[in-house]
Amino acid sequence: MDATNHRPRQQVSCDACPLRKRQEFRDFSEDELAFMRRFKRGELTIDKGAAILQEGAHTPHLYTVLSGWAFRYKMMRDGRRQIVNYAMPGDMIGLQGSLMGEMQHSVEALSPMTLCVFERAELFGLFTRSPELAYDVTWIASREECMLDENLLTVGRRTAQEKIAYLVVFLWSRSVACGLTGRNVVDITLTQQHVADTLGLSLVHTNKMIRKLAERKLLTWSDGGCRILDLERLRRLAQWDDAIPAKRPFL
Amino acid sequence: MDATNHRPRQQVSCDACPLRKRQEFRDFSEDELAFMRRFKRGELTIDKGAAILQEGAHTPHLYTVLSGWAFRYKMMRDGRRQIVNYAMPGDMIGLQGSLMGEMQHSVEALSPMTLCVFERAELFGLFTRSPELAYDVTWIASREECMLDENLLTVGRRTAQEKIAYLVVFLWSRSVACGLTGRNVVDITLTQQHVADTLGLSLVHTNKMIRKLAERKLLTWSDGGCRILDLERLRRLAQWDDAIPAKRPFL
DNA sequence: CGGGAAATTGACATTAATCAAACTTAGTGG
DNA sequence: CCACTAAGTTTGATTAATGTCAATTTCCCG
Repeated sequence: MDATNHRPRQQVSCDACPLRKRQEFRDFSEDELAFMRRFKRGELTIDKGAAILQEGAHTPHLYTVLSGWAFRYKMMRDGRRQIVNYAMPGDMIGLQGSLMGEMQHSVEALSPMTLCVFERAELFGLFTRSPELAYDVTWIASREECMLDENLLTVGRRTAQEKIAYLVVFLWSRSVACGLTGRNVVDITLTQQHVADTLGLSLVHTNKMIRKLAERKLLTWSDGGCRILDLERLRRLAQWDDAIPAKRPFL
Repeated sequence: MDATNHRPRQQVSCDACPLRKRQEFRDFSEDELAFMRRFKRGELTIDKGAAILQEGAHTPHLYTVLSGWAFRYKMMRDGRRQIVNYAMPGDMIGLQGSLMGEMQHSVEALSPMTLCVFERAELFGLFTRSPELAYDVTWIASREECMLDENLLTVGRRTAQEKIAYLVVFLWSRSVACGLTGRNVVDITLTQQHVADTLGLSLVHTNKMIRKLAERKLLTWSDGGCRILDLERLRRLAQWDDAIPAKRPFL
């Protein structure tokens, strides 16, 4: 698709970054672009279901999602799993590990993905050479924190049905925020087990509550995913407060 | 206590910062110290129970806790409350608001506090002038994220008794990590309502489970706070995985 | 000593978890 | 094209965990 053919697995240059084009993301100055070109180590293609990072590991890398979806989770020794958040285009993966040493959570792909790869060791260099980009990294970390706060409110205080409503609106809203179509469809292939593990519910109960929301004509579950029937009522049910900024930085 | 007497409410200079002396926190270079002296706007004294920040507000300030404790929480319209984390000496308050514009959570003091005050508008200046300090800010944000992940696991997947055990060990561990005595005492005056709102439990059930842990001789609840009787068993019950770094940056 | 906040308790209601099974779907190999 | 399988979904029955309600008690604090 690009001009340069003969190289195997040719990666997109930062100049042609598919994310930058999207109106949801901010533009880069020429300097920033130049820096990113050097900072970028390569691209990684991941299969659906593959493990991207493992709790306890020390990776030398740091990623930004170029396409696809993943989920971030923690496990207890006896197998209980808690999904803490999802990663979508424009999100960073592994920042925590870069800063704190060891990964405290695992990440797994929910779809085929392509990631932009950076060198963890060079992160400090980014702070040295581009305060703007450093500020963006912090902004991104701060946004993550914001989402986690809300997830915590959901898991701790919403009822099962509200939880599901919240999650659906959350995922839809985020997919819109990174420029994906999402006209009332949450195009993520999610298992009800994923929903359960995100919301702190059992699989069976999750299924029953999804069924109830379907009866109420708020959504449909089909093809291993969720279709929104009545966004407005879902929002109200979840007491959704929109708080998503317009233009956002990335990487 | 300081040499300079006649000024009302004389604040401590960064050179004599009470946190810096503690071995738990990292040292500053002379440059960093110089920068902080200029960055610091003043000190704020807060009463127990006072609101430090309100959800939805736009404050021009950013804080670091010098002494005392606070909790960070979100509320739903119908009054349900979720405490998402606690702030202790060395923690920043309001970073999220600084980066994202509007506060997405509120903060309330659990004890008398003194805060170090910075100008939100100058945060970017910090990134420009000191990459090291900027990196520290990001590190701190990242650590917060790490705690939130674990809290999410707790609220979502631990049972009521495990939750309480977790919270007690968590608070104790954090109080140790910022250099407070905490020899088996969690010196935070917490209400059982706070515990309930942190863990996503009802007040009544929280009380009953605390009682049960007391019967099992794991802890005592007295004087509006918690005393640890058997740290090791609490850890095991909570499946606590220690993951707290030794030397940490602040502010 | 009085009053209010916090803690505690018992009875009861409800939500959600667990267990066990059946069903559906998509993919696979014959 | 048809078993056959595996993963995911759905259901009903039952149990366990947690929430709600309504007092009551304890403990501070002025």
